[in-house]
Amino acid sequence: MPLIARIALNRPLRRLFDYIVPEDLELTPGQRVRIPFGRQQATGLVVEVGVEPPPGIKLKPLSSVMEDWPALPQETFKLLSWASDYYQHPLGECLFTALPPALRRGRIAEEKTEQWWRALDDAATLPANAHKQKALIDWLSQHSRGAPTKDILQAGFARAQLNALREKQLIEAVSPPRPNSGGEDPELLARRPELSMAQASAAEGLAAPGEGFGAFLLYGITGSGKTEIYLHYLKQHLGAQDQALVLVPEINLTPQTVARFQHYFGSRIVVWHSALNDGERLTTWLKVRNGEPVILVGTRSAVLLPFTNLRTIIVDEEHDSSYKQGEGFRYSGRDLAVYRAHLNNCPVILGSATPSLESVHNAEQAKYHLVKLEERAGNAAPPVISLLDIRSRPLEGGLSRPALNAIEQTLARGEQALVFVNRRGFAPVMMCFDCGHMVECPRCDTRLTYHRRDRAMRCHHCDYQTAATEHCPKCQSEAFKPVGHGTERTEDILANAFPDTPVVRVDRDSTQRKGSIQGILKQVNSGKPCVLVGTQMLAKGHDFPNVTLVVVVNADGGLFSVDFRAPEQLIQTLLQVSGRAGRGTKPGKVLVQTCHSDHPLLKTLCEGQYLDIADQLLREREEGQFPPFRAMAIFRAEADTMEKSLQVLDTIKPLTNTTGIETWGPLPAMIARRADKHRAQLILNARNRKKLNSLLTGICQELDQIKLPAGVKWMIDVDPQETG
DNA sequence: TAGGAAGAGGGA
DNA sequence: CCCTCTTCCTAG
Repeated sequence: MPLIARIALNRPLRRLFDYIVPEDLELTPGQRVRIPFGRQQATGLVVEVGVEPPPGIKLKPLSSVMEDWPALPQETFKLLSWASDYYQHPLGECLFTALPPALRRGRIAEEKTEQWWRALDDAATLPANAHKQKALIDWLSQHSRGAPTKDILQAGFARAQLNALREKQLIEAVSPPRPNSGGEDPELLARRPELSMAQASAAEGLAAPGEGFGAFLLYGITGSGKTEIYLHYLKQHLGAQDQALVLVPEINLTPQTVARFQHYFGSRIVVWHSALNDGERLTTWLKVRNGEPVILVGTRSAVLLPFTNLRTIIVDEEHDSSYKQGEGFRYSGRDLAVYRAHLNNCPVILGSATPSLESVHNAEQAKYHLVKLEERAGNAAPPVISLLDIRSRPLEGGLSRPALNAIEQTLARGEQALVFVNRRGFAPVMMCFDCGHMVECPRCDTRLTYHRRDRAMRCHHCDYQTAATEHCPKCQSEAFKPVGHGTERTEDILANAFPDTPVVRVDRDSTQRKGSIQGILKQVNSGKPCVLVGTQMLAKGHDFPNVTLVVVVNADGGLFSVDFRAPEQLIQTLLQVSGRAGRGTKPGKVLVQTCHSDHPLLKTLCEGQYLDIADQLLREREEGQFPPFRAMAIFRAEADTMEKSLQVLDTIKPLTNTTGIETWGPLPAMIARRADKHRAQLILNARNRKKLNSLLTGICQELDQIKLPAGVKWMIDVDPQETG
């Protein structure tokens, strides 16, 4: 009887396929294989070996193994199998997301070695007019170990010059030098961050890797220096051969952050984020897979990398919503990090100034150890937050007179101010004051945002854009005006109000155009008076020592939202942006403009500590039977008509009829039409997570059997971040 | 998902 | 009758 292997493919199929294993092959789970699939050859991953052959199907033999080692080592494989079940996403797609694109496509798991070049001779023998070639030789001579092609091209030389010089035997192609394994430099080894008393005592609350699994919630207020604690922890506890994972939100993975880690760990630091190309991904992936003692600093998907000797996991800004993938395999990088630490029997540190209610709850339940750091580093005092009621005040571009005065005084003292606006563009709506027409997106149920800088009308929910018009496109009236304000408009107002001071806008638009945020940060860090205007981007992790005033233009968006997470997110954003004030020696002040200065949530923001507010919000969640006291999952459907989407969810609804599970909907999504897809959702709220999970598994099986109206896509979102 | 088979519509 | 476009189905 032949040996049968069960194989997963990178397809959205909730099923696996069985193949005959050729006699001379040894197979283990996680190994890559080539298989005949239908009429084509495909790359698969071994899930199980030695299974019962299914009756009535003629099995094909698999073609070959791609490596004699498993591409996904045991622990990574277990993590992904668990995640596939937990998030109800097809196993094959889950497993393949943990492979770099090159390996997904079936390339061999080998690094293309870089070509390096070294100068052999000086430029004396070159003809006098060969300036470029001369320059290249001189340049190369300065690099005694040689240089890779990439750097040479970047330095402004051409491939033709390299080839010409090789012909003349003035340079030679060499293989890249062996990288000196990090940590050998004694000076680097001895380097460690100095901790304040408060930091040191917090650091003592964290257990060493040798003590097995432990989850630590490091609650450190903004500016308290959590990064120093991470660095110190790694210095103190990470063995020379150990691997460590540091997860950060995408927006925090700046060259400055990386440089800070490199300062203490040199070449042991490797990065992982969305901007890497396929080659870089393969290189880093292989390093991790080979067990090299890296400290990997990366975003969400880094938690899926094939570590073989992982001893420590740190999740920075653990509350950040970008840890949850919003499409496809909708996993939470933070939650998988905790599970991974479990599997791996190592500690995980979740750090934040505004921890998620889930984590605060886990700390209250003693599932996580709470470690507090409630003092700012240096002599900095926490910022003072006050509310500024704008109900009866005239506004200039969204800013009240007292706010403008405060900015003026700040600048006069030679300090910097930061103005937080929660939408980019000039104005969120263009409206005709004659006929009442508002410009809408033709593909979504949204208004187009006016971007004056680019004279464009853009949809912030799909990629639609058109040229902006002077007149109402419907009635040609000239009374066609922007309503509301975005960053561009606030920037304008501020530039007019303070003509002698630079006003710098920081949002997705301005940072894209200028290439990067670096130049902007440089200007701010020069310390000269300026006004920063920006979105969320400004709220995250930056250290601006001379910013002493933060103005929040409008805090009211999240106050009356239908989303149960809105109050939590509002408080987190406000505290994070407030945290940019007064990080240096001068005290910081925060002005929050609102029409609801008597709203209890905003009042507690000014008086309370975050943990008290969080606890209060948790009691509201408990009252309302929301997560983390209930387990939530959403069925989402999208189709070319709303009827079809609702119809699919109506089919699903009766299947959810179980005690202990409440079902809400189906209802059209908050933005019912997005990029011409009509979307609806069905919310499940369960007392028991296990029960919810097995119900979902059953429903998926059932849905795979029956046929649904054509052209409808349905998906499950477990632990949804957005319920709109 | 991708590729093929089967069905639908349309032109000559 | 043939071609093309669309929908449906299957893969081990």
